[in-house]
Amino acid sequence: MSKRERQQGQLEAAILDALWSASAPLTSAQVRDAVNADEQNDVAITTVLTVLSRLVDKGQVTRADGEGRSLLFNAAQTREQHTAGLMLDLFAGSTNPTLAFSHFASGLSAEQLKQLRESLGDE
Amino acid sequence: MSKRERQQGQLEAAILDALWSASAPLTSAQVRDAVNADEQNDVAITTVLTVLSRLVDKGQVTRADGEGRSLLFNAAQTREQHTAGLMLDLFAGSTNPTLAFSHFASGLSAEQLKQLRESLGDE
DNA sequence: GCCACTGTTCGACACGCTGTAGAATTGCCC
DNA sequence: GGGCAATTCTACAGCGTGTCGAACAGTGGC
Repeated sequence: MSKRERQQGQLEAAILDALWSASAPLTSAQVRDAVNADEQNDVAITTVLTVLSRLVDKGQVTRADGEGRSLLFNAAQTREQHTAGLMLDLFAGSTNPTLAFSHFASGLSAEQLKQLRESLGDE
Repeated sequence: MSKRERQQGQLEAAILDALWSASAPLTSAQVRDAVNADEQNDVAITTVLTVLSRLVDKGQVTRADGEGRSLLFNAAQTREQHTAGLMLDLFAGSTNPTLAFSHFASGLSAEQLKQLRESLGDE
C-alpha cells in the first residue's frame, strides 16, 4: 500500500498484501518469503505465524489444512472488499454522510469522478 | 461515532467530537466538561490537555490564545472533511479504486445511492 | 510587591497492540 | 522409531494512548 496502515500493523499489512497478491492460498513459508522479498526484511517464520494467527483471530485471514502438516492461509476478503468495508464504516459512522461524500468527491480527479458516476449510474 | 475508533484513541475521538459539536473554539475546561458529560467519565483537566496537545502535534487540532491566560482549541477540519480525508486515503491507496468503489456502492442503501448520484451529477 | 487562583506545561507510569522470535510440541515420512 | 519440518506456546520490547501529580506561570486583589 502507499503509506503506513494507520501505524497499526506494518507487518500485518505486508502479510495481507502477500495473501492478496497470491492467486491461491499460501503456506506460512510462502508468506514469509513474499514478505521478506517485498519488504527486504528477514522476519522469522515464527513471527509470520504469530501475526497470521492474530489475523485469523481477527477474522481477516482464514486457515485451512493443506498438504501434509502444513496449513494454508488466505485473506478472508479481497483487497477491494477490505478497502470498501473500511470506507463503508467511515461513511456509515458519519453524522452527515452526504456532505462527507461531497468532500470525498472534491478530492478526486475528473477522470475518477467520471468512473464513479458510471459505477453509480449503471445498475 | 458508532463503534470503537479502531481501538486508537477513544479519548481522542471524544475530544474531537466535542470540538466538532461546538460552534466555536473551546477552552480546555469546556472540552473536559463536554467529554465528561458525553462519556460519563471523569477525566482530569490535565489528561484532556495532554491529549489535546498530542492532537495539536498531529495537526488535527489548532490552538489559539483566548481571553486571559486560557487557550482556545478547535478542530483543524470539519468532521466531514476528516471522514472524507480518511476515505480518500483508502481510495487512493487502493490498487483497484474502481472495483473498491463498486464494492462500497454495493453496501449502500438505494436511498443513499440516489443521494450520491445526485451529489455527483450536479456539477 | 505579594498572595491566592486558575490555567498550562512537564514528566511519569500503566496498558494494550504489534513485532519479534526461541523453546517446546506435534505429526509426517522413511 | 527417529529425524525433520511445521505449528503452537511463551516472552519480551516498543509505541501510542490514557491518566495524572507536580511544578510553573500569568492575573487580579490587597
